[in-house]
Amino acid sequence: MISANLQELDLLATLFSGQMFRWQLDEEGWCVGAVGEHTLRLRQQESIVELAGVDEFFVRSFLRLDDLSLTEQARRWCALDPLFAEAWKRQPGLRLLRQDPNECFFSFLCASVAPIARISQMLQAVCEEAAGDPFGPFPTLEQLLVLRESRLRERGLGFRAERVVASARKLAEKPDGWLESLRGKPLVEIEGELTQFPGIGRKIADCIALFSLDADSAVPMDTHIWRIAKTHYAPELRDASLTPANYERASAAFQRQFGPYAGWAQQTLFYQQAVK
DNA sequence: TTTTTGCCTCTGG
DNA sequence: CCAGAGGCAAAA
Repeated sequence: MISANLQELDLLATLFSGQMFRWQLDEEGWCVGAVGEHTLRLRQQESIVELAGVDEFFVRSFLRLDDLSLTEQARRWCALDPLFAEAWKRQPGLRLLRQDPNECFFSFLCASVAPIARISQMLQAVCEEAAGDPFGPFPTLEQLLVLRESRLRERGLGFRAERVVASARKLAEKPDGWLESLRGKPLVEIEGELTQFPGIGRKIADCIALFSLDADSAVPMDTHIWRIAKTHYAPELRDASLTPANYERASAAFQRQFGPYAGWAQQTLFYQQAVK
């Protein structure tokens, strides 16, 4: 087991904050889900995280507990930024995860213009079609290559079906472990690589970078964060629309305000708008 | 560079 | 009945 209070980690809020989409909560309070090849069972009670099915080292890495003291970082942000302070007061302990890049890639490829409930539904369909189990470990690239666009459309993927098939094919042309190898590289480089894939623009590239590749400064500019950015951090954009150039400006404004871990601050602000 | 439009499907006003 | 939902891409 792992020691973590609700300021440092709110497990439930973190797992269900729109970073991952296939976690299940059972009646005894256990969160059950897959990360890479592992199936995890996690439960937080009284500042203790219990775990089953996997070792502590793996869980600490997945929860990024040794990468950042969220409590200390949040204290600085609260002093600096009233909007963050209010969001933190309502929901502290929201961490970023270190996801399996392959699952994260396809999750956010499917996430285009869809609410969380629908994203979950689509990903369960993808997993069931490719590997037979909607909640099991995410299908390997080899398994994903068997998917047919027509079948995915029948399962409700809509226009995303073609993108999933095409991007899987393109990803298969890369050397083994290519996606993982982007971890730790400069954000602009990661964005440059990921936006080469069909269906992945800058917003989705930033989600993949932030949620699975340790790119802590990435600020995925969705409709909610865009509104917050122009209202609070880049007033000169008040009447602007979200063009690529303005995406960059808004993103930079967030990074100026919150620093190298701007993506973490973004997640707490996002949660208020979109999840809670 | 920016704006517009179509694309799947579901939900809330 | 329609606008909007954690966008992308092609066209103008």
